[in-house]
Amino acid sequence: MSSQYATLNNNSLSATKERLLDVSGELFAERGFDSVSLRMITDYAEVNLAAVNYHFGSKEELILAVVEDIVGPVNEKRLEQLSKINSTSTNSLEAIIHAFIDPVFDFSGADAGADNKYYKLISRCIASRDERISSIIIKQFPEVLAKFVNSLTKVIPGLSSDSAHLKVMFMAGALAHSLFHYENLLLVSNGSFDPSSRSVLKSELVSFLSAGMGSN
Amino acid sequence: MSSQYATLNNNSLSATKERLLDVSGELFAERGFDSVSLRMITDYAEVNLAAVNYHFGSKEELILAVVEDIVGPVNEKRLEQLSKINSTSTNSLEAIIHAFIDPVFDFSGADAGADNKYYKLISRCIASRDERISSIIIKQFPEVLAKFVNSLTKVIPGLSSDSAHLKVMFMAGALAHSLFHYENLLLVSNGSFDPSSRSVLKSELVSFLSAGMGSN
DNA sequence: TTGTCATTCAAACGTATGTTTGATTGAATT
DNA sequence: AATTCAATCAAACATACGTTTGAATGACAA
Repeated sequence: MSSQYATLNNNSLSATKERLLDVSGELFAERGFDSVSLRMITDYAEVNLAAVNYHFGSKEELILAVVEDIVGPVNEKRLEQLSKINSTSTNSLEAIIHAFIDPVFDFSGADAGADNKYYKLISRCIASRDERISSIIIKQFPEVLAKFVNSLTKVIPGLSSDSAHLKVMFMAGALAHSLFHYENLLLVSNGSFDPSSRSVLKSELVSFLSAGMGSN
Repeated sequence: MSSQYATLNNNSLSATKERLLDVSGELFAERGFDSVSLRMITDYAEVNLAAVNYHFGSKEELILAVVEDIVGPVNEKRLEQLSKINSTSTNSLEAIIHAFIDPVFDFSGADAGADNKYYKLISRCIASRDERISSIIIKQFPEVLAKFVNSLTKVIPGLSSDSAHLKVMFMAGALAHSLFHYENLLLVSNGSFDPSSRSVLKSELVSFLSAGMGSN
């Protein structure tokens, strides 16, 4: 039964809820989930403290909403891109690697003006050592992992399933770690990195992974 | 001026302090630094709640002590092993990789009966997204990073410094991520992994990294 | 206007946390 | 025996946190 009164379209979030998701994403990315209090979020978002519990039920559910907004789409794009590869003849190792990492690099957040903070949030999720986040990842990742393992064993002759599992883990680790600490490299390197583009990082990562995954 | 009364040798910790370091390490490894309360630690260690603040000053300083007990020795061994390579003629890429990862795999904690939990703690530190831990890492890591970058550029012809920086980051990420989530692989793989030995992981990682680092 | 309901708000609540306190212990020194 | 002091202990403290409450708001329909 639809209400006789005006309600929000299911597809469009209220302004407050949207602001909360947005602000939470940035703060969680930069400081982690535990270090950010609801008061910090609601102050920054300029909404009332009670808004989080009203719109999301609890802080826990807010975290899950923020994470699922990122992890879900990324994994969907990965599988989508992988199935495109399988249906064509261009079944190269490099294409598989791109299917895994491109959706992460392409991610630009829900809103148009999303800044680089989201890269940190994504890599926080990928390499999460937090039980709450892991539980979300673990829900989706076995399918992703299995399909990439399957594609890898097809492309690389003699590659065992176990070996492929490990290689995907190496790939995920290299991806998440380098993305998260990319800014830190500016401080210690010669300074030829472009902190805003990440294109150098991506191309270096692809060649690194291509060689590593292809090894036997 | 030394006290006229019996004091503890600087090199030997009191039983309580040692127990706290030990128990904290295990709990931090498994649950993370924030999720573990002082009451949880002191209950588990069977010491009084006030013992942490008496022996360490604060929870923050306890965390730093636990982390430095791990990060310090690991980085020392890395540099030690690297300088051995430089002084001999066996200046191979694989030797450099071993110098980076072996001290992590070899780590067995302060006490003899240390279990696998310490692997998680180490990888938590390596790939830490926690500001407090990062500050410790960042203190030591530039020197480690610079020396490995230097060795790499010598061994791999035409490798730029920036490229080497990125490769070390990839290596650190692959190492930390696979170590931390190694147990999870048992759940999704065919089950040929040995959760207690990690020797398969290590050899696969070495061949993966050798190929990846050597690429150009 | 009147009534309805989702939303917002200031305020308070309950609790878990890190920390401090002041007394007590117990071994070592004189 | 008396003294000294590091170490331990139960208890209390202060506070930051997530959550709840009940009133106020404001848009919309009848």
